[in-house]
Amino acid sequence: MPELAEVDYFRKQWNPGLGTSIRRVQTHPAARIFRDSPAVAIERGLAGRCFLGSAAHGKQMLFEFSGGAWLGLHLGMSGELRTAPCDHVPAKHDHLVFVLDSLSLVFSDYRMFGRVSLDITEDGLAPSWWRELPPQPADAGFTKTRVRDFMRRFPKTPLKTLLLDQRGFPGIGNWMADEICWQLRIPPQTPSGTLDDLSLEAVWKMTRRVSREALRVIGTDWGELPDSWLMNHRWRDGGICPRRGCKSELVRDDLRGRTTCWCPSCQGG
DNA sequence: ACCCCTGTTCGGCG
DNA sequence: CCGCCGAACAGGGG
Repeated sequence: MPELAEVDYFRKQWNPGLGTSIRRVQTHPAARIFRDSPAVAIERGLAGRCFLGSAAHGKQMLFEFSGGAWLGLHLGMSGELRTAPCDHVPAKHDHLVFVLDSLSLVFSDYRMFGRVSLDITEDGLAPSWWRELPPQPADAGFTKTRVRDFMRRFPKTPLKTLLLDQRGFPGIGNWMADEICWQLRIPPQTPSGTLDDLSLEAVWKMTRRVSREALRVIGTDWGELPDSWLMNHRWRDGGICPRRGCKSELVRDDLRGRTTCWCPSCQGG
Protein backbone atom coordinates (compact mmCIF):
# COMPACT_ATOMS: atom_id res chain seq x y z
CA MET A 1 0.00 0.00 0.00
CA PRO A 2 2.15 2.72 1.28
CA GLU A 3 3.78 5.51 -0.69
CA LEU A 4 4.66 8.86 0.83
CA ALA A 5 1.10 10.04 1.46
CA GLU A 6 -0.12 6.76 2.92
CA VAL A 7 3.02 6.57 5.02
CA ASP A 8 2.32 9.98 6.51
CA TYR A 9 -1.27 8.98 7.15
CA PHE A 10 -0.18 5.87 9.05
CA ARG A 11 2.46 7.78 10.98
CA LYS A 12 -0.19 10.08 12.40
CA GLN A 13 -2.28 7.17 13.58
CA TRP A 14 0.07 6.80 16.54
CA ASN A 15 -0.26 10.48 17.57
CA PRO A 16 -2.81 9.76 20.33
CA GLY A 17 0.04 8.10 22.22
CA LEU A 18 2.30 11.17 22.19
CA GLY A 19 3.59 12.28 25.58
CA THR A 20 2.88 9.00 27.33
CA SER A 21 5.07 6.12 28.38
CA ILE A 22 5.34 2.58 27.13
CA ARG A 23 4.16 0.19 29.83
CA ARG A 24 4.81 -2.96 27.89
CA VAL A 25 6.06 -4.07 24.48
CA GLN A 26 4.52 -7.13 22.84
CA THR A 27 6.08 -8.78 19.82
CA HIS A 28 6.01 -11.81 17.61
CA PRO A 29 9.77 -12.28 17.93
CA ALA A 30 10.19 -14.52 14.89
CA ALA A 31 8.57 -12.06 12.51
CA ARG A 32 10.79 -10.91 9.66
CA ILE A 33 10.12 -7.27 10.47
CA PHE A 34 12.74 -7.72 13.22
CA ARG A 35 15.54 -8.70 10.83
CA ASP A 36 17.39 -5.42 11.47
CA SER A 37 16.86 -5.24 15.23
CA PRO A 38 15.83 -8.29 17.22
CA ALA A 39 12.47 -8.13 18.93
CA VAL A 40 14.04 -8.58 22.32
CA ALA A 41 16.27 -5.53 21.75
CA ILE A 42 13.24 -3.45 20.93
CA GLU A 43 11.33 -4.73 23.93
CA ARG A 44 14.17 -3.99 26.33
CA GLY A 45 15.20 -0.80 24.58
CA LEU A 46 11.82 0.90 24.55
CA ALA A 47 9.90 -0.33 27.61
CA GLY A 48 9.41 2.56 30.04
CA ARG A 49 10.32 5.27 27.54
CA CYS A 50 8.07 8.17 26.66
CA PHE A 51 6.81 8.63 23.07
CA LEU A 52 7.96 12.10 22.09
CA GLY A 53 7.41 12.57 18.38
CA SER A 54 7.50 11.20 14.86
CA ALA A 55 8.39 12.13 11.31
CA ALA A 56 8.01 10.64 7.87
CA HIS A 57 10.57 10.87 5.10
CA GLY A 58 9.49 9.29 1.86
CA LYS A 59 8.52 5.76 2.80
CA GLN A 60 10.60 5.83 5.98
CA MET A 61 9.33 6.77 9.41
CA LEU A 62 11.13 7.67 12.60
CA PHE A 63 9.57 7.61 16.07
CA GLU A 64 11.39 9.37 18.89
CA PHE A 65 11.39 8.18 22.47
CA SER A 66 12.90 9.62 25.61
CA GLY A 67 16.57 9.06 26.36
CA GLY A 68 17.70 9.22 22.75
CA ALA A 69 15.84 6.15 21.53
CA TRP A 70 14.68 6.14 17.91
CA LEU A 71 12.50 3.58 16.18
CA GLY A 72 12.87 3.43 12.41
CA LEU A 73 9.93 1.89 10.62
CA HIS A 74 9.22 0.95 6.99
CA LEU A 75 5.81 -0.40 6.05
CA GLY A 76 6.96 -2.49 3.11
CA MET A 77 4.11 -3.65 0.95
CA SER A 78 1.39 -4.36 3.48
CA GLY A 79 2.30 -2.65 6.74
CA GLU A 80 -0.22 -0.60 8.72
CA LEU A 81 -0.13 1.45 11.90
CA ARG A 82 -3.15 1.90 14.09
CA THR A 83 -4.19 2.30 17.70
CA ALA A 84 -6.17 -0.20 19.73
CA PRO A 85 -7.50 -0.40 23.29
CA CYS A 86 -4.78 -0.99 25.87
CA ASP A 87 -6.08 -4.49 26.54
CA HIS A 88 -5.74 -5.36 22.86
CA VAL A 89 -4.70 -8.94 22.28
CA PRO A 90 -2.24 -8.97 19.35
CA ALA A 91 -3.75 -10.72 16.34
CA LYS A 92 -1.85 -12.96 13.98
CA HIS A 93 -0.14 -10.15 12.06
CA ASP A 94 0.18 -7.60 14.87
CA HIS A 95 3.93 -8.14 15.19
CA LEU A 96 4.75 -5.11 17.35
CA VAL A 97 2.47 -3.57 19.98
CA PHE A 98 3.32 -0.78 22.43
CA VAL A 99 0.93 -0.80 25.37
CA LEU A 100 0.55 2.70 26.83
CA ASP A 101 -1.66 3.92 29.70
CA SER A 102 -4.90 4.25 27.81
CA LEU A 103 -4.26 2.74 24.38
CA SER A 104 -1.96 0.51 22.35
CA LEU A 105 0.08 1.37 19.27
CA VAL A 106 0.00 -1.47 16.74
CA PHE A 107 2.25 -2.29 13.79
CA SER A 108 0.57 -4.91 11.65
CA ASP A 109 2.07 -6.40 8.49
CA TYR A 110 0.90 -9.70 7.05
CA ARG A 111 3.51 -9.95 4.29
CA MET A 112 6.37 -8.78 6.47
CA PHE A 113 8.26 -6.84 3.84
CA GLY A 114 8.19 -4.05 6.41
CA ARG A 115 10.92 -3.58 8.99
CA VAL A 116 11.75 -1.85 12.24
CA SER A 117 15.09 -0.82 13.69
CA LEU A 118 16.19 0.67 16.97
CA ASP A 119 18.92 3.25 17.47
CA ILE A 120 20.03 4.73 20.78
CA THR A 121 21.99 7.95 20.32
CA GLU A 122 24.04 9.82 22.89
CA ASP A 123 23.96 13.23 21.26
CA GLY A 124 20.20 13.65 21.08
CA LEU A 125 20.35 13.70 17.30
CA ALA A 126 18.39 11.41 15.03
CA PRO A 127 20.43 8.46 13.74
CA SER A 128 22.72 9.16 10.80
CA TRP A 129 20.87 6.89 8.35
CA TRP A 130 17.89 9.17 8.86
CA ARG A 131 19.78 12.44 8.51
CA GLU A 132 21.37 11.24 5.28
CA LEU A 133 18.14 10.51 3.42
CA PRO A 134 17.81 12.35 0.09
CA PRO A 135 15.50 15.39 -0.12
CA GLN A 136 11.80 14.62 -0.44
CA PRO A 137 9.68 15.99 -3.28
CA ALA A 138 7.97 18.44 -0.93
CA ASP A 139 11.26 19.70 0.58
CA ALA A 140 13.20 22.82 -0.39
CA GLY A 141 16.24 20.67 -1.17
CA PHE A 142 14.35 18.87 -3.92
CA THR A 143 15.50 21.28 -6.58
CA LYS A 144 15.12 21.38 -10.32
CA THR A 145 18.88 21.02 -10.64
CA ARG A 146 19.05 18.03 -8.36
CA VAL A 147 16.32 16.20 -10.27
CA ARG A 148 17.90 17.00 -13.61
CA ASP A 149 21.35 15.86 -12.51
CA PHE A 150 19.97 12.65 -11.05
CA MET A 151 18.06 11.81 -14.19
CA ARG A 152 21.02 12.59 -16.41
CA ARG A 153 22.97 9.86 -14.61
CA PHE A 154 20.69 7.14 -16.00
CA PRO A 155 19.91 8.05 -19.61
CA LYS A 156 18.80 4.57 -20.62
CA THR A 157 16.44 4.00 -17.74
CA PRO A 158 12.74 4.50 -18.45
CA LEU A 159 11.19 7.55 -16.82
CA LYS A 160 8.75 5.48 -14.74
CA THR A 161 11.52 3.20 -13.47
CA LEU A 162 13.59 6.21 -12.46
CA LEU A 163 10.68 7.75 -10.58
CA LEU A 164 10.63 4.61 -8.44
CA ASP A 165 14.28 5.05 -7.44
CA GLN A 166 14.24 6.09 -3.80
CA ARG A 167 17.66 7.76 -4.09
CA GLY A 168 16.20 10.35 -6.42
CA PHE A 169 12.50 10.33 -5.62
CA PRO A 170 12.03 9.21 -2.02
CA GLY A 171 8.44 8.25 -1.30
CA ILE A 172 7.33 7.80 -4.90
CA GLY A 173 5.84 4.36 -5.50
CA ASN A 174 4.06 2.55 -8.26
CA TRP A 175 0.82 4.48 -8.47
CA MET A 176 2.46 7.89 -8.04
CA ALA A 177 5.06 7.15 -10.72
CA ASP A 178 2.33 6.20 -13.19
CA GLU A 179 0.29 9.24 -12.18
CA ILE A 180 3.22 11.58 -12.80
CA CYS A 181 3.90 10.11 -16.25
CA TRP A 182 0.24 10.26 -17.17
CA GLN A 183 -0.24 13.84 -16.03
CA LEU A 184 2.89 14.78 -17.98
CA ARG A 185 1.59 12.94 -21.06
CA ILE A 186 4.92 11.15 -21.36
CA PRO A 187 5.00 7.38 -22.03
CA PRO A 188 6.38 5.67 -18.91
CA GLN A 189 8.88 3.64 -20.93
CA THR A 190 10.57 6.75 -22.37
CA PRO A 191 14.34 6.54 -21.77
CA SER A 192 15.12 9.52 -19.58
CA GLY A 193 18.08 10.43 -21.77
CA THR A 194 15.71 11.38 -24.57
CA LEU A 195 14.02 14.04 -22.42
CA ASP A 196 15.22 17.60 -22.94
CA ASP A 197 15.83 20.10 -20.15
CA LEU A 198 12.33 21.47 -20.41
CA SER A 199 10.86 18.00 -19.95
CA LEU A 200 13.09 17.29 -16.98
CA GLU A 201 11.91 20.50 -15.39
CA ALA A 202 8.35 19.37 -16.00
CA VAL A 203 9.12 16.04 -14.29
CA TRP A 204 10.47 17.93 -11.28
CA LYS A 205 7.45 20.18 -11.12
CA MET A 206 4.91 17.39 -11.57
CA THR A 207 6.59 15.24 -8.95
CA ARG A 208 6.14 18.07 -6.49
CA ARG A 209 2.57 18.74 -7.50
CA VAL A 210 1.42 15.12 -7.31
CA SER A 211 3.28 14.59 -4.03
CA ARG A 212 1.82 17.66 -2.37
CA GLU A 213 -1.71 16.92 -3.48
CA ALA A 214 -1.45 13.28 -2.37
CA LEU A 215 -0.10 14.38 1.02
CA ARG A 216 -2.91 16.88 1.39
CA VAL A 217 -5.71 14.51 0.42
CA ILE A 218 -4.50 11.09 1.59
CA GLY A 219 -1.98 12.11 4.21
CA THR A 220 -4.51 13.87 6.39
CA ASP A 221 -7.50 11.54 6.49
CA TRP A 222 -7.11 9.12 3.57
CA GLY A 223 -9.45 11.14 1.39
CA GLU A 224 -10.36 10.36 -2.21
CA LEU A 225 -8.20 11.73 -4.97
CA PRO A 226 -10.14 13.43 -7.78
CA ASP A 227 -11.60 11.21 -10.51
CA SER A 228 -9.72 13.41 -12.96
CA TRP A 229 -6.55 11.60 -11.85
CA LEU A 230 -5.39 8.28 -13.26
CA MET A 231 -5.32 6.74 -9.79
CA ASN A 232 -9.04 6.00 -9.55
CA HIS A 233 -9.16 4.26 -12.92
CA ARG A 234 -5.93 2.30 -13.12
CA TRP A 235 -6.92 -0.97 -11.51
CA ARG A 236 -10.16 -1.70 -13.27
CA ASP A 237 -9.97 -3.98 -16.29
CA GLY A 238 -11.06 -1.95 -19.26
CA GLY A 239 -10.51 1.30 -17.34
CA ILE A 240 -10.99 4.46 -19.37
CA CYS A 241 -8.56 7.35 -19.50
CA PRO A 242 -10.14 10.14 -17.45
CA ARG A 243 -8.58 12.95 -19.45
CA ARG A 244 -11.17 15.31 -20.86
CA GLY A 245 -12.06 14.25 -24.39
CA CYS A 246 -9.80 11.20 -24.45
CA LYS A 247 -11.92 8.15 -23.57
CA SER A 248 -9.24 5.68 -24.67
CA GLU A 249 -8.90 2.37 -22.91
CA LEU A 250 -6.01 2.33 -20.45
CA VAL A 251 -3.25 -0.21 -20.90
CA ARG A 252 -1.68 -2.23 -18.13
CA ASP A 253 1.66 -3.83 -18.80
CA ASP A 254 4.89 -4.87 -17.17
CA LEU A 255 7.76 -2.40 -17.15
CA ARG A 256 10.98 -3.62 -15.51
CA GLY A 257 9.02 -5.97 -13.35
CA ARG A 258 6.38 -3.53 -12.16
CA THR A 259 2.78 -3.29 -13.30
CA THR A 260 2.43 -0.04 -15.21
CA CYS A 261 -0.73 1.69 -16.34
CA TRP A 262 -0.84 4.35 -19.04
CA CYS A 263 -2.98 5.79 -21.78
CA PRO A 264 -1.71 4.81 -25.26
CA SER A 265 -3.57 7.73 -26.75
CA CYS A 266 -2.63 10.77 -24.71
CA GLN A 267 0.74 9.38 -23.66
CA GLY A 268 1.63 8.44 -27.18
CA GLY A 269 3.54 5.25 -26.44
C1' DA B 1 -5.33 -24.04 -8.63
C1' DC B 2 -3.56 -20.44 -10.29
C1' DC B 3 -2.30 -15.43 -10.83
C1' DC B 4 -1.94 -10.94 -9.00
C1' DC B 5 0.33 -7.44 -5.82
C1' DT B 6 1.04 0.76 -3.96
C1' DG B 7 8.49 -2.67 -1.99
C1' DT B 8 13.25 -3.65 -1.65
C1' DT B 9 17.49 -6.27 -2.04
C1' DC B 10 20.49 -9.52 -3.92
C1' DG B 11 23.15 -12.35 -7.21
C1' DG B 12 24.26 -13.10 -11.87
C1' DC B 13 25.28 -11.80 -16.45
C1' DG B 14 26.85 -8.96 -20.23
C1' DC C 1 30.32 1.20 -12.75
C1' DC C 2 25.83 0.51 -15.77
C1' DG C 3 21.77 -1.87 -16.91
C1' DC C 4 18.77 -5.52 -16.82
C1' DC C 5 16.71 -9.75 -15.23
C1' DG C 6 14.81 -12.99 -12.03
C1' DA C 7 14.35 -14.57 -7.51
C1' DA C 8 13.47 -14.02 -2.89
C1' DC C 9 10.87 -12.53 0.97
C1' DA C 10 5.07 -13.95 2.60
C1' DG C 11 0.34 -14.23 2.64
C1' DG C 12 -4.21 -12.82 1.29
C1' DG C 13 -7.57 -11.95 -2.35
C1' DG C 14 -9.73 -12.50 -7.02
